[in-house]
Amino acid sequence: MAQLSAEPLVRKLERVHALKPGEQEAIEKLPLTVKQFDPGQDIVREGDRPTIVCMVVDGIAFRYTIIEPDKRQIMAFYIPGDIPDLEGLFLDTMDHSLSALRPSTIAQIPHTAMRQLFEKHPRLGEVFWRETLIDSAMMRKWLTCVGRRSSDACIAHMICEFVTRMHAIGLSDGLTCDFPMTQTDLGDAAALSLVHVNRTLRDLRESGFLSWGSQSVTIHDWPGLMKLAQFDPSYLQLKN
Amino acid sequence: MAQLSAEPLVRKLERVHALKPGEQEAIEKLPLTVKQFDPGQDIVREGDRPTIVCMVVDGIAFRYTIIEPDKRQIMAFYIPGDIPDLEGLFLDTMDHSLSALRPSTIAQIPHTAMRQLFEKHPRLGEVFWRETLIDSAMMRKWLTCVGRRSSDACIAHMICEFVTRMHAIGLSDGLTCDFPMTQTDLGDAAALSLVHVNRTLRDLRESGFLSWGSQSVTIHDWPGLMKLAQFDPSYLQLKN
DNA sequence: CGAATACTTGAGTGGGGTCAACGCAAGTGG
DNA sequence: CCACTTGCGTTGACCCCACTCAAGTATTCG
Repeated sequence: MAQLSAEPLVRKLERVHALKPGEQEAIEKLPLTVKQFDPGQDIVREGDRPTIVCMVVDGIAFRYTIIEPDKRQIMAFYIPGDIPDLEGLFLDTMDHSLSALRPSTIAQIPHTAMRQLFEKHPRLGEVFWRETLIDSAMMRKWLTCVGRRSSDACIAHMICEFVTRMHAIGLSDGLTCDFPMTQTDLGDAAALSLVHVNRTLRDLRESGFLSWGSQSVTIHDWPGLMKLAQFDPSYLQLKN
Repeated sequence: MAQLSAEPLVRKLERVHALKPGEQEAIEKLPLTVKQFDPGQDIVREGDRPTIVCMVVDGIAFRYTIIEPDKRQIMAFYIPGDIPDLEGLFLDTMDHSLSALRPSTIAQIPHTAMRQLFEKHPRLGEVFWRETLIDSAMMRKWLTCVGRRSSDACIAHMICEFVTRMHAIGLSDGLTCDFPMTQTDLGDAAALSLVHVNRTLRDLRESGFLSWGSQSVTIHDWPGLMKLAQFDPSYLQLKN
């Protein structure tokens, strides 16, 4: 059911850019190849020359590079509706890898189909361009956190961002949220050691900001956490 | 002379995408307003809602945010031919600032003119989209350096990248290069303290990798520096 | 019920930060 | 022309945040 699979994408785009009837149909008619990926399994690898783009239908994916054994930098998390490797349309070789964080359903769309879509619907080209720009905005925040923020603020910011995004696509009530990252993952995202992530999370817990269950977080003090993280969601362009 | 000002942009784009005659003319006809900026002067500020984009004609610009007094993160440097705030076309509010690093000439182009350009020449839309994607690729490397690399490797990578880009637009011979960043700037780019940048540069000098003159660097050992930085320029998409 | 994976905690260490001077060159103004 | 100022680079001393090493405790799963 191609329609079912494209649904998260349409829903995500619609949140922001009221799609015209023809446009929505065109997206729903994109030829999709749906695949399953296991946790830790690579979806695309550094050095690949992809001819397809990947849309997250279900699950979570992330971008990363390995610098040396045991030195990994995670650069972004992706949730249903996201197309993490859209840049592959215009950059021939992947300069990083894309992997599944948990069992995930990924829909692959040929580059040719995307190009045709943009040719017939130039405005959709701009819509997707905009999506890649929002992705950049997230990376700027990420860089700022990793670079100049304390470990608490950095981790807190990542949690705020993730829950906010999940909430925006209806996968969280805004308080409790699926959060399947391991502490190792979070460490590689925030450029901290596993041990320090653990202590930082303990601090956040003991300060009453949140609790940390099996594969999920619950935020108990949004204002406090936002203040600690200096989190202002406007860069996510959610306009609700 | 609008034609003269658009020249760095055309030259930069031509390096990669052989422009068709009509396209080049269309770019040269873009209405430009040329302005001068002093070192440290903001070109666009966080929170602004720009109606123009900025092209660097001469000089150097950089993206940054201030987290708290004396905590600044620099996210990118821009050189002639670059359009640092192209994302403003699709994101209404600036989530960071843009400033001049040295006396710089900036050409401003109205968003409306850019939109018309893309309407008439859809392929140019893709060319500029691609430019924003290369910008993202640079930021991914930057993030990786700041996050998971040692201070030497990080600083070395930034120098490698800068000299390579300057070389690509003909503003360096590949060995010696204008390098007007202060050590404070470099620190805010690499998320290191001024003092530590100074020591790191001393190490790089004493190891014979480079020398550091007034407002310029000279690289004495490219292979060594590239290895230390793990610098592979392919992400810059220079394809020469 | 092992075996693997993830989480937790303690102890010791080190890379990079902070504080504080000082050198030096380029204005600037009396 | 020299005193003063300002900004950048340089170096030393001390300190702390986060890392590493190491051991132990849940959990999950075949």
